[in-house]
Amino acid sequence: MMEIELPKMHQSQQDMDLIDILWRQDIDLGAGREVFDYSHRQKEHELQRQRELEEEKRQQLLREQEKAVLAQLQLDEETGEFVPRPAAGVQPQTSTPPPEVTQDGLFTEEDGNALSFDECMQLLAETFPLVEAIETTPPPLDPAASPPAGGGPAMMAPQQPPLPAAEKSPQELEQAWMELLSIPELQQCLNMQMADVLEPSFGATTAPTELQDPNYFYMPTFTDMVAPPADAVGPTGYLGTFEGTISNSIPPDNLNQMSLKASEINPSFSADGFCDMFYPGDMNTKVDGPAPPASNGNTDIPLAELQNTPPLKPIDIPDPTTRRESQTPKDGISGRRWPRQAPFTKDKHKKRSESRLSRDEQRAKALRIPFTVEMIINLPVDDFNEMMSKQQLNEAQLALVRDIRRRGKNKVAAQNCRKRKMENIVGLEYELDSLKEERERLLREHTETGTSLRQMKQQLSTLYLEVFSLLRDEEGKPYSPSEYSLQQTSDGSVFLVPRVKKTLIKNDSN
DNA sequence: CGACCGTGTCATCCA
DNA sequence: CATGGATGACACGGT
Repeated sequence: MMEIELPKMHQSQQDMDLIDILWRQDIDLGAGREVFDYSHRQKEHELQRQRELEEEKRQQLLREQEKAVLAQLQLDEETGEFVPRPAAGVQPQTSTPPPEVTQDGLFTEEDGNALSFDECMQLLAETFPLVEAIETTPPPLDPAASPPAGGGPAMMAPQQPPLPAAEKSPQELEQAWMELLSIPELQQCLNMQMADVLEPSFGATTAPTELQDPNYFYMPTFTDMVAPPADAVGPTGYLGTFEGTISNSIPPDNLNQMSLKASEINPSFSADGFCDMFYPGDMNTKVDGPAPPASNGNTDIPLAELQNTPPLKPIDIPDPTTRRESQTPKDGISGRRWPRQAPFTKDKHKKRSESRLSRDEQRAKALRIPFTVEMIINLPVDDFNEMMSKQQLNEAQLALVRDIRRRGKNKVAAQNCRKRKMENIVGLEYELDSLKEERERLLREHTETGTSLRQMKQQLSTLYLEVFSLLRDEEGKPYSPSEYSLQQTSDGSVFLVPRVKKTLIKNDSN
């Protein structure tokens, strides 16, 4: 929607300032932040101040929202707000307008020497010809790098720059969205809330044509905070519009430019203003209400984690790095039965495993479940029930909690099952080897025994002939081996038996 | 690009 | 009846 065909210009300091601003506005610009680094720090400071102002604004908005939500049932509340990611509900209003405000304000400040937006875009286009290639490149702007931005709850991702999120792998984001939206209750709530909770505040701002569409509402928040348009997956009925409007018609790079059209902006809005918009995390913190979760202070959180952070979450979820530890049996609450030790998992899959876990965390956050997934899964049933009884959860939340517990238990069971299966296989292989060795040994014995038997037979034959040759009849003549044979009875007595007789008997029997 | 593997999840059975 | 362990089957993503 924004034109980038402008006369070429030199990158003066002012130009760079504008670029810097634009960069913030257009999270999907694709340009590396370092490119404009000369003013990076300075801007950060500015943005910080504006963020505070924006916070107030958002808090008020949040209060209104929560009022509406409470009036409806918590169920609606959940969906409508978080939409896909943290602070979704409020995001739209704040994120959309700011860019323009800031833009206007800054341009004004820069006065005639300042580049117009189009000029900046042109400059950017020239600077970053390969937008598509950059598109997938992680934003250079490091959240941790920005001084004041950091410090917020790691899980909330307040200071998380939108750019990273926007450039998150489309597949990943889409999956996350699909999962989140796969929750029937959530889908329902999304549709409902979008209409009655978010719309009011949204209407207050003059948004782009697309933004005026209720279904389009989420776009800014969604994209700014979580994913590029292509990945956007809205609630049922919303998807189509969203995808059609954004995914299909608007390149990710230009996505943010749409927000620039938001006309109604607080005149006093400063650079920090839109910065906040792109740092939905702050909003999340507020959305969390009076008792925001304690932050672990870790600003160097994986993008995935940040994206997964829900708007409201009374109880902080352990950092990924500590999550595994927390999964091992603890006596934290009752000291009673706890799951067996974590099933064995190869390191190379650890990361993935954790990310999977965070999926349920995502869901839990989406529905504002006031417990950590770990608690839900690992608490003994009594403690679990007690915990549940202390919180007023709606049907959707209860269902989700049950599912999370079930899935968590089953996941462990499956892992143990597979571990046992592997152990069984190993055991059987070991047994097989033993049996093979036994077989070889028996074969050797059999061979040896056969050899021994043949030798004994040979010796017996020799001995027989020797004994037989020593026998003499009444006339002193030796017996013929063909006519007589020696036979031994059971009592050990040896008799000389005529073979002829034997033969005759045989013949008689025949 | 298909085979293979590890993992999560679901369905089901059972204690 | 609720809960949860065990396990086959399937889906999915990574290698």
